[in-house]
Amino acid sequence: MSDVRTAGETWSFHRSQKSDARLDVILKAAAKCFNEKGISGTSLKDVARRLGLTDAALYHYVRNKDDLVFRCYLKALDIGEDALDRSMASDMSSLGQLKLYIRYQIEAVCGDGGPVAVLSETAALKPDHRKVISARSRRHTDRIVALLEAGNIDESMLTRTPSLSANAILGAINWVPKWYKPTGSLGGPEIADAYALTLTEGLRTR
Amino acid sequence: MSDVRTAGETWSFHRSQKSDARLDVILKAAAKCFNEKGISGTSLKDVARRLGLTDAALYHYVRNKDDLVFRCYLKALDIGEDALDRSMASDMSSLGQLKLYIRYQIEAVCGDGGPVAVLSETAALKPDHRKVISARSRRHTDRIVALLEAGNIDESMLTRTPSLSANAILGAINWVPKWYKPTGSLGGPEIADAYALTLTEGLRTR
Amino acid sequence: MSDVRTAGETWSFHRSQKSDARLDVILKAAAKCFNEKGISGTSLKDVARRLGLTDAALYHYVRNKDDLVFRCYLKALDIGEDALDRSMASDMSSLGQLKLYIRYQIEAVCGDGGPVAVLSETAALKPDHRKVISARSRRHTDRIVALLEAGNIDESMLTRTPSLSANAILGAINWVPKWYKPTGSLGGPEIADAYALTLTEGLRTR
Amino acid sequence: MSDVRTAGETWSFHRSQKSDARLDVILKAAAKCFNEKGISGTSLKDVARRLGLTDAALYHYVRNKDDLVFRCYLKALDIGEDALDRSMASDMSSLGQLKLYIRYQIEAVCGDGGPVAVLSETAALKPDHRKVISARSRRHTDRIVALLEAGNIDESMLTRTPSLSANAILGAINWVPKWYKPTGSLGGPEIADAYALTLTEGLRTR
DNA sequence: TATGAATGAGAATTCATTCAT
DNA sequence: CATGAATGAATTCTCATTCAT
Repeated sequence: MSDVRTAGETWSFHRSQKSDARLDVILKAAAKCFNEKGISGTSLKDVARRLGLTDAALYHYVRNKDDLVFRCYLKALDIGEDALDRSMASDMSSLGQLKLYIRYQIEAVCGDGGPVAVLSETAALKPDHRKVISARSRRHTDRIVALLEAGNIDESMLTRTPSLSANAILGAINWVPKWYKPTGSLGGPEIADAYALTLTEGLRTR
Repeated sequence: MSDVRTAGETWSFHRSQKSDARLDVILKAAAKCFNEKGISGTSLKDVARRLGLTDAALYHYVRNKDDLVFRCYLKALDIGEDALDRSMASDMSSLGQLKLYIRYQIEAVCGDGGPVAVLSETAALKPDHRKVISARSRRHTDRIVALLEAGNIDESMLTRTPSLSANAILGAINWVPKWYKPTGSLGGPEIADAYALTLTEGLRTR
Repeated sequence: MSDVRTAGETWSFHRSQKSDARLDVILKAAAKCFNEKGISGTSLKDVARRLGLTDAALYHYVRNKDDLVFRCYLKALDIGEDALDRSMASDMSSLGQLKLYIRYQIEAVCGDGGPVAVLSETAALKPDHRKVISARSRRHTDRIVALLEAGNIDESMLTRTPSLSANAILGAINWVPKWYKPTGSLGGPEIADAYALTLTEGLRTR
Repeated sequence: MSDVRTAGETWSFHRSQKSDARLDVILKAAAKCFNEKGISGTSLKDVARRLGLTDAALYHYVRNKDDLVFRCYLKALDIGEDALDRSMASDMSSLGQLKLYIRYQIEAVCGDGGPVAVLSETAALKPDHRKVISARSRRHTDRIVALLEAGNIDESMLTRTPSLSANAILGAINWVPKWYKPTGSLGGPEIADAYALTLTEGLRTR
């Protein structure tokens, strides 16, 4: 779990297990809202209503909206990094690891554990939060780039523009929450498979 | 230019050429803002400031914010459809046409003619506008799906999940404005090439 | 100690000695806050924090904020009246008694027993409380006026506008908490002396 | 109730002239409110209502509440300094100048031009504003102290604690708005005279 | 006693929008 | 065309207060 190192942030130490669980439910609800209507398009009332609470009650768990957004983004990054860690831990080729990563990510986004805030509205973050998020986000992208470069070396993959390919992959993944409906006929695993295939094998007939 | 068939929409007939040019400048400014800060994160004042106007002045060119958003989306769809039309007009294989489409789209998004509103915050549209936009958007996706299916037939491409592949491609494309900076070392054409390659050829070594 | 004659006020009978001491600490903390940030500028949380309590805990000692404010004001009036009583009890001239009063008041305000709420934000009192406070406050002023008039008679003092002079004196005194810092080089007694002198002897050379 | 619609306003091409007049009306209304209910006890709605406006309209003239408070304080300081300047410009003795100062100040506070914010709730200022206000305020006090010291030298006055005497005088003056009602039998000049007399001549019979 | 959770009321502020000029 | 003024609605956030534990 990511720790929130804000000035004077001794707060979390005092929070009970129960509170932490509550907070997680709140983050999930917020992420859903953010994905649906954008961050600034989401009012705290929207989030609260989804939880059967008043907006004022949210302030027990979160300092303010900025804080809520920040935590959502942190959690999203945690999940993404975890997905990458887990896939890198396998002893597959770079290609296999990439496929795993895509799968894990999409399953996370589609799973119920899931709807995770998509890191698309960074302008809604306050400057110091944005700095943290951007840095971690960049680091994540860099790791994907490194994975693609490793693929060039172990000859499981081939790109001359690893950084652009990485962005293409991340874009495809991040876009999923924009159209995915859990009620649809397609479940997370199907999507995960299809994406892993499309993005690594390409579309051209071999 | 897409026509706005709203009840009693005789307005455009009265607008001068000059006005139309002005409107286009406004749409471009608005699209930039929307991409940067989201639709609800963008106030009319933001758009106006970018143009050196007061917010009140915008109402000379646009009925209201909803209208502005609607027109931005329509324009984005126009550009997308135009890109697709142009690529379908070529006598290449389906694969070649898809590559062209990706190229055209990304060049549009990155070009100065460009920054086009990304169709991601549909919740910010008012219901009747949303209906129009969603329908056209769906139609656009369907055409891409059809293109992929055609590729299955002319054997230039292979997908068992054309609809998901289409979404992956569109996601990758739509994500570009989130990170693209015109000042960077990479220009539109480079990105276009790399994306066309990555998305069609895939990453696996052949 | 002034008694709080509110309907059904049997409460104090149940309060232990210990509680009463606690209450006094609370009133002191509250008075400090009120003097620093004004009554409406002070939240119960502010007061509570100063005491190492939660705001909810304050409700064990005080009915509500109005009540807290009321009690602070009552205590301030008690102290003022006590100062006046004690000085009137001396067998000095009216002038001497006035000097004593000034001294006592300022020492009370500066002393640690002290920081007493200054009666300046009467608008923050709820109507029925305000009536009580205003009446007692007026009575207090009247006694000072009477003291000045007595001075006219025993020829120790001279004013043609006793009521205005009284206000000038009270104003000077009440203003002290606005600038007094207990950490400064000047202690209560020095200030008390200087004020007693300035206000009674005047500044013109004799 | 001050009326906003000053007919016959010859408004030039510089709308800032008109705005400036409006702003002054607003500052006056705000100062009245602040004196009556304290700064944090005054909502922008209170101020607006007094002007026959909505709270939102105030934001045309003032950035925010902090700004409004700051401007009120600045204006009060301007008036105070002006009073001091004018009295120092006379060729009277220091004593005479002090009397003039007291008179001017109280007339300003009581006059219709008047109700000026009393500088008592500095905690309500945001840090950088507070710094400015405190500095100017201190400078003002220092000038009064210097005046008293000058009195020691030209032998028109006598104090051994000029700084405390200055505070006593300022306290008396600043307290006036707490009880002064323009409807009362006493006008500004009467109060000014009585205060000038009481504070300089003292109360002891000579 | 003391606390955490929850709430409703209200305050500050922003924003889309209208209107007179 | 363009602007300043004004407004009502919505949003973020604080606060006094209550209640179960």
